[in-house]
Amino acid sequence: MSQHSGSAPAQAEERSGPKTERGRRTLRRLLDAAGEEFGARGYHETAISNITQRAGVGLGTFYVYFKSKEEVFRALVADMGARTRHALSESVKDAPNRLEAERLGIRAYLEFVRTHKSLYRVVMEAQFVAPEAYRDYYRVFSEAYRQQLRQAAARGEVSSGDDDVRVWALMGASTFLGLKFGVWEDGADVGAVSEAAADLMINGLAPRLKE
Amino acid sequence: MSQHSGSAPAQAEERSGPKTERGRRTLRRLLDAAGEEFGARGYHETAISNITQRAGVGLGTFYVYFKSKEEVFRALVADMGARTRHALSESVKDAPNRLEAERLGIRAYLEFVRTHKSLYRVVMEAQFVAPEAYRDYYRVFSEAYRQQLRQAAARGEVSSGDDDVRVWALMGASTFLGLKFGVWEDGADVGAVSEAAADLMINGLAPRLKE
DNA sequence: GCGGAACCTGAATGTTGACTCATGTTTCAA
DNA sequence: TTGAAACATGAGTCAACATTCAGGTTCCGC
Repeated sequence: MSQHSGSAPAQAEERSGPKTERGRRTLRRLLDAAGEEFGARGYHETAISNITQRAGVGLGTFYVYFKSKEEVFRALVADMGARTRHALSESVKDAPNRLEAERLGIRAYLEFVRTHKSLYRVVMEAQFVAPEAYRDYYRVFSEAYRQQLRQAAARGEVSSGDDDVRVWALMGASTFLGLKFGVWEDGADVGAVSEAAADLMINGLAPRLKE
Repeated sequence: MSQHSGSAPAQAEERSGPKTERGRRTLRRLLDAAGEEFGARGYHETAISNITQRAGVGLGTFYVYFKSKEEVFRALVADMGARTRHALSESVKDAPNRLEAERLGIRAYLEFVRTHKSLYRVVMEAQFVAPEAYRDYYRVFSEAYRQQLRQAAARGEVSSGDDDVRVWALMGASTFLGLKFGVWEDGADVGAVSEAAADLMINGLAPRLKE
């Protein structure tokens, strides 16, 4: 919601960011280190000292940039949301119609998850660590998605239905596929998985009519 | 996986359960209390003393029945798995075909989530607290589900496709719908939601042919 | 080459909470 | 009735951090 759903950095609730180049560099290193540590060990298993060590700064430095452990975490979730939205809208922007956009979207999503495993885990864990941030993440997504579906239905590109329900079902499908084939089985063929998934989303389970 | 995927109680890795009636009663109270506390506050916010207080027993008693905090948690996940499977197979057992079974299943699932919110949260948090238990939960589900789809495809009741992908997409859809309409918006009309969801799963997004 | 703003530091503090254990109490078979 | 197995207890132990703070260091305009 609110202010900075803009683009990339998202150092969030920081009192008006670093003033110098040195400061910006340190902030970036802390954010990166936090993403990797939280992603690898999880929120509760990660100590601030793990983050500062990985970032190569002193323990106290962390609190120059963040008010608390939870604050970095929230900043990371917001950052991940912005990045995911960006990757998806890029991948879909040339789609000739909505069904094709679904195809492209699911594929891009799987690839994105695979190349951002750590941050993906952070987002999922946010459900328990920062529920507000988690709900925002999906709320923003679902609102954009729902609007796409509504417009596509008006154009006759998709059937009409309860878009709120559809959007959540589709987000859930993508999320689980991301977990299973993007994180757990990262050797799986992304192309094949996304084709199969898109086919299900577009045509459903019903047997094909013989024409 | 392993041993006790049997039926209901699942006091799990306990050294050969309680011997007396008194003991069984205490164990049950501890499990129930743990489910409620973990469900309400989450794993890390819940102290063993919260559980024992709710159960009305002394702190030390907890360790008569469980080796650790994590062990109760795992027992609860396993218990929830067994109960969910039971509820679903019951709801679906009279379905005339697979598409109808999908309809009934999604509805039963939403209702089950709504009446077991606490344990539902426990299962989701298991992804971070007891990853092994979480994967088992979905692995068992997906294997049964996949077999159902395969058999239904052989009967011509559903189209054929990559069942591994389909199953995970469908489980993801149900899970998200459970979260959104079962936990977050527990006032929503379950009947309407499950109809819309089943329609999407069965027919997909593609526009209906005019016949 | 000074003064202060921005930045950096890590030892010390304080809290929290899982788990232990020495000591009871209850149950019940013999 | 008795002894021991099963069960119950909660004060005390102990390690693990998150966060603070008092005192540096670096940078830069003047």
